[in-house]
Amino acid sequence: MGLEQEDVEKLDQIVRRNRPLHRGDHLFREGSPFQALYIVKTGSVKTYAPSEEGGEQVLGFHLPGELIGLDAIENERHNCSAKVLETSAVCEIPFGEFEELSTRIPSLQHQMYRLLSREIGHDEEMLTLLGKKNAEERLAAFLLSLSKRFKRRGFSPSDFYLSMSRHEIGSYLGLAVETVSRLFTRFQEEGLLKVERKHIQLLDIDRLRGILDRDANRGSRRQST
Amino acid sequence: MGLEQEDVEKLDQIVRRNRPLHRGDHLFREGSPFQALYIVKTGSVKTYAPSEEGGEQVLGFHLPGELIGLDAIENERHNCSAKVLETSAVCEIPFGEFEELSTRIPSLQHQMYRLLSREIGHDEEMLTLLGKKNAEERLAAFLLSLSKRFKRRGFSPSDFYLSMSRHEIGSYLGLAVETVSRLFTRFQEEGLLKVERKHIQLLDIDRLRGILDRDANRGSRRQST
DNA sequence: AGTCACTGTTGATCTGCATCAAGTTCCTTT
DNA sequence: AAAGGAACTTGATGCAGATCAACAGTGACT
Repeated sequence: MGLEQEDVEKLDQIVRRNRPLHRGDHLFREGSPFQALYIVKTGSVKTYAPSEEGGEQVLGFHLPGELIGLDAIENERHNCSAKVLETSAVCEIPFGEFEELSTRIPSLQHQMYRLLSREIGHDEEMLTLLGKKNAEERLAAFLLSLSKRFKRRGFSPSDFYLSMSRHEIGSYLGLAVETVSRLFTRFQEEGLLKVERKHIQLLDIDRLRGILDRDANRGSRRQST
Repeated sequence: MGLEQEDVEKLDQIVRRNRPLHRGDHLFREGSPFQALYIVKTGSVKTYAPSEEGGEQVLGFHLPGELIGLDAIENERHNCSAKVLETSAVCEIPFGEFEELSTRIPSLQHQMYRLLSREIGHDEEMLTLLGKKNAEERLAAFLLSLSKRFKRRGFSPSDFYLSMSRHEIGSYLGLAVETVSRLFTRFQEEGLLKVERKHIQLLDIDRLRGILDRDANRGSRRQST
């Protein structure tokens, strides 16, 4: 990421590699004190905001290479919970040590600014998704996002397993479980993908993208400046 | 914010105070190169993601003391546009200089991490708002947020002017203009507030809060783990 | 003072998705 | 292998809020 070899080593020294976590384990819970950032090495993690009696809003799904816990820096408490979706390896970066290191390595500080900024940008994209897009567009965007992220990490961008439930997808996208289920069925009927429970094969990524573009136009007759 | 006097002065030296901006002026536009962060001194600014033919998703309203442009650090381009809603004074902080300064002042770096983190936390709250709350709750949350922010800056928390249009509020909250308008009328009928065009008086803040809490429960029968 | 354009309000109607209901399949436990 | 319960699917129905339509208030520019 633009760091010198020796800097990488210093960073490497403060990273803690824990033993693997299992489905259902928590990295942290809402309200617990903030001590470290986490990086997913393998597997996947969801973050979510629990509400009083058991309800939850899923805030994100985190795949290998992605950082978790950035929203806790501000008030030194976690604002959301993080739960492991499948057997996963997760590294821990004690934030105090990291911060101290980043004062001494400007490029590390720079990367950290960028990472935080990227997270903000991503959240803003989600705001547009939830504010303006219909169900179909939301699911298409979700699948394309997964596809892109798998691809970046060297996995197949068109053939993968979902580690999250339909319910969790629905919560993330602001949709009911039933709607998600029906959309998968419909997308399959239309030849966009093949779905068998958790196993997804994207058959026509271009047409999936088309769903997004098409409706980006549709939605803009109202809501204009 | 926990900075030493001399550090404040150093920061002060790189801040640029521009002449006042007027309604409709842009601080920056989507796609333009990122050069500085902006702080609202007086007035208000909206950030929004323009879509092809004139549509837009309002991403935020920024009041005095609030920072704008954090989402542009990552790829050194702005991902959204920022437009002034009323005559406003806005300071500019050239990011290159700021970043350099923050490598030399650890507490400044710390504050910057916190600010970025706070923004992420705020966006995540908005995700929950858009994902799970109904129209009534959204508007209540919006008004309470404004109230809190005015209060913090020493303005009245219960009597203020909206610098944004109903349309912009609707876009921000993922609602149609008409819905926003009807809700204002309803809230007024219920004695929650008094509204006369842009002038708002909150008459029963506790009951407004109640709207949020009440429905936090209501919404959680579904969407449970 | 009159015209125009914009912003906001209100009423009527429509619709996408939530909700309710009833299976079916899969997975875990014993 | 049986039983119980998640997770998922599919169909029927309902409703919150979008959309359509009409109009009123406001302010800017002649």
